[in-house]
Amino acid sequence: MSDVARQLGVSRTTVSLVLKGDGDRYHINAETQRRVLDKVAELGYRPNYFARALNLGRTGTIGVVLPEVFETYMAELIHGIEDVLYPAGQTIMLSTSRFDPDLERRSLEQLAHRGVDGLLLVFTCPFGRPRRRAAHVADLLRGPLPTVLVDRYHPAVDSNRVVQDDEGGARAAVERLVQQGCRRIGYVSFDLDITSLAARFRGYKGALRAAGHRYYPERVVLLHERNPAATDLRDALAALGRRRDRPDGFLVTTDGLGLKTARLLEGQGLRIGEDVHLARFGTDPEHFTSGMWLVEQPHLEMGRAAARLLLRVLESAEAPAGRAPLEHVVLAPTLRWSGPERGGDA
Amino acid sequence: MSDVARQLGVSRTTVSLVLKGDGDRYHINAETQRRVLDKVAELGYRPNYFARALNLGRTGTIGVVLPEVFETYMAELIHGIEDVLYPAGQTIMLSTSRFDPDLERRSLEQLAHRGVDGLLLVFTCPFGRPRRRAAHVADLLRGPLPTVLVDRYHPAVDSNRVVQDDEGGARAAVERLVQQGCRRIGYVSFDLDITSLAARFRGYKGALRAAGHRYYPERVVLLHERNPAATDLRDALAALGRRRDRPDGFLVTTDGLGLKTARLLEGQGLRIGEDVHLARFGTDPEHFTSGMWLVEQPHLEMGRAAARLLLRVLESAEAPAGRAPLEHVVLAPTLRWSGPERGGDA
DNA sequence: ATGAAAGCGCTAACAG
DNA sequence: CTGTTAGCGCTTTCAT
Repeated sequence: MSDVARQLGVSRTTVSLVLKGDGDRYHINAETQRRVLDKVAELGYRPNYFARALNLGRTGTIGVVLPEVFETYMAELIHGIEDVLYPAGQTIMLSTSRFDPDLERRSLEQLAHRGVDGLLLVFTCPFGRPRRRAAHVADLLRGPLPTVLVDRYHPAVDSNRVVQDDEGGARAAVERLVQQGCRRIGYVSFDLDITSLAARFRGYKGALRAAGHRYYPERVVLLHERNPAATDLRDALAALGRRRDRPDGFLVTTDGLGLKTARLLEGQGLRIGEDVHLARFGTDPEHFTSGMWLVEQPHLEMGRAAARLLLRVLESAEAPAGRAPLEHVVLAPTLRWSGPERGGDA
Repeated sequence: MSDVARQLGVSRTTVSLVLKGDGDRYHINAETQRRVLDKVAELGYRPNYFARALNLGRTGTIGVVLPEVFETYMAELIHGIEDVLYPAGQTIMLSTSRFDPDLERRSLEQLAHRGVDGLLLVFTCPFGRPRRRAAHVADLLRGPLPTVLVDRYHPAVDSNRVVQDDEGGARAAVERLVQQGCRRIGYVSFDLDITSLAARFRGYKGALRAAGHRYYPERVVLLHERNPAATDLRDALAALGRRRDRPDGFLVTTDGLGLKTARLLEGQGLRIGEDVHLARFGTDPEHFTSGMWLVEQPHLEMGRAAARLLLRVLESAEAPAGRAPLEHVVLAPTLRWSGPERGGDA
């Protein structure tokens, strides 16, 4: 910056002011302003990020933390976030927690340490129902860093959040299975202490009740780990398959589990879509149809909504009026048939 | 830091020195050092990232830029990178180019602006054979920022790089197809100006020749865009299918294209693994077997190797001896059968 | 063995 | 309208 000032024979203040767009407010010669801008372009000058951050206390950077990045899920979410944040002149710093709460805490600290202005977080939930639920997330939410929770929220601390209507999605899926003639609908899920899954479970039970079916806990399979080599799902489905009242339909709450369930049932000699009907949360990869009903989640829109909300929060934090009230955004999932064999937009 | 110093009645220099580990070199009282460390822990003090970066010119952060993040491919790469960089005390800043060279350039600039110490880059190649090949990548490589290219490299500028043996992988796949009895092996790929794909093509042609087969350009299908809705592949395969000498095997160079090819051939009434044999670069998702030969790429190891190489480069950049010579690491892919119907470790 | 002081590159209040 | 000045929080000579 000194270079620019020196070469133009003006003071650094002048340059700084012009660059900041305050040139007019300080009645700086239009001609001078042009010369400064030109010189800056000529020299390719950009204010030093650290010096700027050091005394502005702002970086123009948003931190995004996700459990993983390799699922289509996350990719769409990120795209949605970028769609909104880039045009707003913000940059993104991405981190993953790999489903590990400790790593997540470290990622969050790293981002805070690097001075992100705000945080977008899909947080990781441990298996089971542990006593200490995501204490670091609770701390974060109570802290000063503007944060928007995505896809799931903390049950004990209110916060800005963007989620989908998991309960409604599950209900719609079960209703559809009932329409297909299913009379004994089972449920397969991870045993995670997470609001989205809890909502799906409520939806499942609610829809059963509404359809005049009874809820049988035996038909619920909860997996206690993410290990793909585990045989717990196989064992549970085998046990269910031996019963006289074996389920003729399943609602599965996640992508991978849905495909695994289909494969195991086929292994039992059942034909998916004939002997047993399946619905799952998730989306089929390109060039592949699973023959299931899909509760497709509006991830792109979710990312956009979350980013927009965060920008609003950031803005209101600037304003002297003080903090805006917390916002809850709920998006609707779509029920879609995936498979050439039956109706729908396969 | 002033707080720590004041509460202990020492100067900020002392604290700084101790924190930097230079306490002993400056003969600072062991007792004093302990007190400083304790106080720091007690107060949860951490040096300000920006102030530090501002006069150190280092951040302890590595930039990673990938075309996309949602493929298992990238996830493994990232895991490999993290495996090495985290224990080394480095942090990662992740960015994506979304297959867009302009976005990529901007991502690289952003990272440089944020003071990353080094860069790990899987760069994006445009379709076709454009005259100006990745000029920004060339500039980057000529610049001062330590950079390791991953999975592909720039044909015009030598650089540190970690790639796989694409030619060998393609050759092995073709050899296997020949063993399976294929006599007319086709080739499906994107028409990208990229070293890895060029190597695969060489491997394909070389293996044909070695097996005493002739190379027929008609059997090569090159796609000119990434649009999943495009019908170019369908059309090309249909045309090939009508020929008397229709291919009885295909080598496909990417994951998605491989699955799409399989699906289209099935649509022609062909049975994969019987009427036509397929090999592709890529990996089947969990709980899914495609009935193809897979050239599985060592992405995890690739990430690790790239990170290790970058650390080496960083270290040698510190050393007064000057820059180390450029290194090229080549890793071997694995040929694997995916499908329960045939031998192999399905 | 420890303190004082300069400076990294920038912003912003203040005086002219 | 422009220049001077005092930090932002830290590292690093250089004295003592």
